[in-house]
Amino acid sequence: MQNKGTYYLTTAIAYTSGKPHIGNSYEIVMADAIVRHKRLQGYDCRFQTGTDEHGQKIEEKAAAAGVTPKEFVDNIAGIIRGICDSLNVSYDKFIRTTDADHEKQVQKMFKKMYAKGDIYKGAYEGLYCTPCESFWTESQLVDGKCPDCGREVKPAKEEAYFFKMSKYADRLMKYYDEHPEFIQPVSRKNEMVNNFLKPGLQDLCVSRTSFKWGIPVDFDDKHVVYVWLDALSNYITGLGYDADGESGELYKKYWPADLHLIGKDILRFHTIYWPIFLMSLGEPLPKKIFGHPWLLQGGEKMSKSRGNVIYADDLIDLFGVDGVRYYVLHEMPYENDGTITWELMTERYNSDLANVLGNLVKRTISMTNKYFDGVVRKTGATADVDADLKAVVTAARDKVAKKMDDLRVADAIDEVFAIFKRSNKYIDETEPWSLAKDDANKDRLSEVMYNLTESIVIGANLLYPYMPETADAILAQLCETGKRDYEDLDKFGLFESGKKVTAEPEILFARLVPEEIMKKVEEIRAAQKAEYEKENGITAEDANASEESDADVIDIDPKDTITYDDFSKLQLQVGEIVKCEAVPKSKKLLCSQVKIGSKTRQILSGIKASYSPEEMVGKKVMVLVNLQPREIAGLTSEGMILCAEDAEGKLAIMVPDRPMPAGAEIC
RNA sequence: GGCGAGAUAGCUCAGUUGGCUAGAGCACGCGGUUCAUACCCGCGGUGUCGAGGGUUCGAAUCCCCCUCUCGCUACCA
Repeated sequence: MQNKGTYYLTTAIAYTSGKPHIGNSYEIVMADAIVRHKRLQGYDCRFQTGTDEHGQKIEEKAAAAGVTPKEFVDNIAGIIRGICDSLNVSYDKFIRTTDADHEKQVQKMFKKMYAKGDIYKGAYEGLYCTPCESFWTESQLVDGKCPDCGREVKPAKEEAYFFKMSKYADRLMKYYDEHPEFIQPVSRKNEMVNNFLKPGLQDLCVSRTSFKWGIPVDFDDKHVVYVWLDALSNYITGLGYDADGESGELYKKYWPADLHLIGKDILRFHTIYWPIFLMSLGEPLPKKIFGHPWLLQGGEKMSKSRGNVIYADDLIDLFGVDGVRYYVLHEMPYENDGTITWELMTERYNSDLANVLGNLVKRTISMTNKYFDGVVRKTGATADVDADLKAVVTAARDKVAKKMDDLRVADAIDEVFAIFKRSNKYIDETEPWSLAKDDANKDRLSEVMYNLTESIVIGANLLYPYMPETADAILAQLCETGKRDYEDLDKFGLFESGKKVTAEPEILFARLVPEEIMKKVEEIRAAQKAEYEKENGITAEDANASEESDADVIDIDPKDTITYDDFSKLQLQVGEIVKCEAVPKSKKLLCSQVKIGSKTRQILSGIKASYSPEEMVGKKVMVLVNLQPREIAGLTSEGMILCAEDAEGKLAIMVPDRPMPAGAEIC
């Protein structure tokens, strides 16, 4: 097989803040299917995945768990790598951002960008708006004043490094125009252009001093490198890139990447910041970035405390590696989000894998054994019906390739299954059991069995990128040694005549009884819940109580302790909403007139999604009165109406438990 | 608010440059078959193609307007 060139594919690196669920693991399976397909086609492939291990969140989680950040990420990175392995993912390199060579290169890259003048120290130009508690750069100011509130700004107290994004905006725009394939799906390109490039790129803060768990800026070690600059660099550091021009062979061979496969939520970082960082380094840009949709759990909100998070390892226990691979690849459309539930998974498994594929292989081998003692022989006794079967089978390879080139993995797998579906139909058309009744039909019967066997062999070869173990298992049962050359997969009739298939075919996918699966799912849920409760020190009693009140817990990051004096600075009072209307220009804002004591003041709140103006009127609410007034959407807001927020962003206004007059102090 | 996408069978979606009785898969119902994992094959939908208007011999497909959903983004004191 000829070498068609190189192909470098990466996934996003997984953030090591916790064990990923199947929705996070989906991407790696898709990447694996793509790269295995490319390898079949004869490309010299490099496939990299890994873990993103720095940042404040991890520092905090480690502290909460009472371990060092390194101990924490070592554990999670091991779990993530284990998931990749158990999903049979054929990565060539598993990079960790805590790898010494990665860290060293990121430091060198930062220094190089700094030396070039693309990164500058913000403290010197940096300006701080005290009321807004916001840090601005000169370029962000409006008429030399805070762009938020229009007040004077003072020289910054905290220094930080900034990257001059705007310097490269035109070049990036040009790259988009010259490479229409760069961002996939294309609808995402418009979002990037309209929301970021056209309004003008803001300088990006690329260092932090508020936490320590990161790569230090080596010439100013109060700072750590911004996690995205750190994380994105993995795509080149993993190939042995060197900022001083001493890059290794792998880098020369494989960069630029052919495809960065990532989730749609992080497209901004990959299509704007990453290309600009590369331009700054003087390196070529990746060829294509695909922001895939998400695989979501249908129905209720996912939460470990409810025990309903679906993890790859649990799925594998019930459905096998290839069952899981098949499902996630097949149920994920190109542009819209897909769904996974235990019920849907079971349904797909039964109808596609057990019925269509598994049963086809079994019945074919059984008949071969029954009628010919396992020997598959081509006799040349063809009939008209054979033509269509052969046409479908030989056309499949290129149809699959076309879909894969467009990254339509779900459609590609369907094209493979078209072979198996057509084969089942062929059995019905030819009725081997009828042919077997008369010895005169022996040659014809043999030819039919040969055609079926050959069809399955080709199908199994094409199935390989998606379900490698199954492909091997099918070929082993048909005693086809080794995989067929990809170049020959559009040719019918290469199965060696006279070979013998296995005498005892195994069931590839046993049909599952939904009730039994759901029983096991209950056990998984119970175990997950128990683990959650153990981890969080919750007793069974607490858990029951919380279940009865149907209350999920929410943990938020702890803030610093304040004194009573701090608290008493807050003026909190009961306010009565006397009038409320939606702010026409805004999607989220309501403008309320709130009576507090004898005075009425205007307060804007971002609660439109949870409350209508009508239902607000008459409510007694909790108001933070002595908050600095602020202009929002052209209106002045004098205070804040206090709300509670749940994990889904739903708001609940805080109201007094019994009647209280407007103006009553809250203390 | 800005920009963009979409609204087609119970569910998930196809419908290319406007053209014959609007399709596929799943689910459901009926029939056939028995090699096989109660499997496979065949048959079955009168769907206001979101509402209204327009262009045309003819529109799910083009234009206008309306309603709703979704994505990104801004705002959310």
